Amino acid sequence: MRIGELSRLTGSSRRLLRYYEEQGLIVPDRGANGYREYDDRYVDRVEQIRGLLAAGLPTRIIKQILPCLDKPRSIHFPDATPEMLALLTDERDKLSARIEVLVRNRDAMSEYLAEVEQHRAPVLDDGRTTSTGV
DNA sequence: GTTCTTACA
DNA sequence: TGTAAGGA
Repeated sequence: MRIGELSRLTGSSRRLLRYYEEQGLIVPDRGANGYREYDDRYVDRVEQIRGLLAAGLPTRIIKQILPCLDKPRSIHFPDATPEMLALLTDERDKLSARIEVLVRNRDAMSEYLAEVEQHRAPVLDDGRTTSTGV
């Protein structure tokens, strides 16, 4: 597929997809006309990149660890250097720390929401509570 | 009509 | 990142 379709499928702008390529995160093939040609697997790849970016990892780091997160994991074990393992361990721990903060805040929100609903959401006859759609 | 590169607000 | 220019 070309950049337009990948953009539609991933919800990422063409501009952003080209930027990811510029950062070395994705390396699409090129057709004779110079157009970028993407394999279907790039849909998941882009979503994974966005997930890592959203988790706070810089493109620089993502470029390094992305290969280790691929499906055919077997081919990555042979060249796993001590540096690579150290990097992955460090990033994983940072992720764990962020997850703890996220969980804490999510739970705080849930707690608050539960209390608010308890004070302003009348229960219907069938047991459901009135919904505000939020 | 879609994509490409370069560059600027 | 969006967008414009100038081509293919």
